[in-house]
Amino acid sequence: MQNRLLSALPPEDYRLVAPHLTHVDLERGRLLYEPGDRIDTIYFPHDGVISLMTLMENGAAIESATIGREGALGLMGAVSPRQSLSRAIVQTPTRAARIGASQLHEAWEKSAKIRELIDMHTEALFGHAVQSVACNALHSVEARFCRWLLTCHDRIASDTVALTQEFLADMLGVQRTTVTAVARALLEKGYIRYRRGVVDIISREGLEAVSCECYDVVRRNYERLLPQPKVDQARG
Amino acid sequence: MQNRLLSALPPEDYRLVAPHLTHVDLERGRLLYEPGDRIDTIYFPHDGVISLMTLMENGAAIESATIGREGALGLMGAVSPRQSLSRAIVQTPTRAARIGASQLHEAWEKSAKIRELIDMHTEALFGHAVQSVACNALHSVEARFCRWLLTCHDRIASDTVALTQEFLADMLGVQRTTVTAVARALLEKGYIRYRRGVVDIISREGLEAVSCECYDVVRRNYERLLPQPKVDQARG
DNA sequence: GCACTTGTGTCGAGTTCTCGACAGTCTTTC
DNA sequence: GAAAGACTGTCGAGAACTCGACACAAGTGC
Repeated sequence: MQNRLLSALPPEDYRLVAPHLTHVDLERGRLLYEPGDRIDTIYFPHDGVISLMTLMENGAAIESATIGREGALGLMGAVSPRQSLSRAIVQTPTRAARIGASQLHEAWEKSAKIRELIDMHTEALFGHAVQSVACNALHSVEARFCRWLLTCHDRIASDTVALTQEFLADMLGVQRTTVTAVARALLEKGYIRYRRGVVDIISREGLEAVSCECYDVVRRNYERLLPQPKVDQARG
Repeated sequence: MQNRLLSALPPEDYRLVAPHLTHVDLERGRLLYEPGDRIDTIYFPHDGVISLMTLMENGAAIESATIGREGALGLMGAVSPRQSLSRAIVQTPTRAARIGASQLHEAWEKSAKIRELIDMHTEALFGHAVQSVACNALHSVEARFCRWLLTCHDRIASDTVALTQEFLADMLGVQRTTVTAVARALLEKGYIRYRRGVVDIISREGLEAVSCECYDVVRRNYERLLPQPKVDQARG
């Protein structure tokens, strides 16, 4: 399993970045950026989920987009020096390749393909955000809960997601008690199981039925804009 | 009053686009893009407000970002051919300069300054979207109503905004009856007046007090990222 | 002037979610 | 093994908003 942006690079473009890529294992809960931080490192996840969270003055934080193996964190920092707008936090244990912003910037200057990928990624991430704007205004917590689980499920290699209800409540911007109620409803429908700090996905179909359309809209956007995994090969 | 992106261009860069700019007056309600439309024209508003709206399958539509004289509509289409993700609709009567995407693309290839401005604009628009994600999840309709009015007020030359409560309900993604109730509350506080299809802003200070922080966060983002108006000159 | 369309005011029942509180359970640490 | 900390279950009052309905008012076209 490999980051899709990196594996989409033709060999000559990949050679521009390869010498500067280092592997990193990111544990759950690790903070990669806070709002205002200078973006000096770009992370290309091979698996796992990184959340972008918007922070409010009163300390409330809510997820505004997620990044998985189809994308990268901090990519816009390769175009020009930039501050993070969000908090970036590691959602599930994540293996990633990372590279310094200035080094990726040099590759960006040399490679049209890299410029194109960054451009398309920005567009897809923007699409993710605008869909979430609508989703948060219009859809029920239950639908958003399912959407969140499905998006996460796509990006990890397991049917088991390690997270607490309290944490998920933060992501969705609702009370913990509301998450408990929704989780119970989905449990009774047989779509998930859960225990302390863990959710098991039993029925993707069930979750898709309860989820709002936003899950699919965002996924199709990524598919349309970004390179899809090749079934016959993988660069390890 | 002039579009800030255009007026920030140094003369030699402006000369690249000037021959292709044509003036257009956009009436309220005019649809500029629907989701999936190819972006073939970029609009630089001199005043007025253009809304980006995310559409749902059931026909619901909600505003995900707005564009005024500090930005442009369709700018990403100058980088590479692109589909609109949103509906773009003219909110208030708008004077704008427009240019074909392919023509702006040519200027984009030649001018580093133009590339930089488009890049910064994309970042600011992304910041607008992620803030709105949080705002829609966490803040009351009353706060969002005020935020919307303030943002609009910044971009027009008048204290009078022409819009119906029904339309604003769509923008905010709530029931019309809720907008009526909120409008009444603000009227009683003396912050606005209104009649059929018109809202008058009486007290910006009042609206700012009721509005959420999101108004200011987004505004400061634009100020940080994009060129600010010069007080001593204007290019007509 | 009249019919028609569109926008606003109001009402009330119902749903969703908040917010605070507290008990119970699981895990970690010493 | 005991204590402490973290996570979950549940309850209940209350606020915010939905949703449908209907009356009224203000413009619009003929």
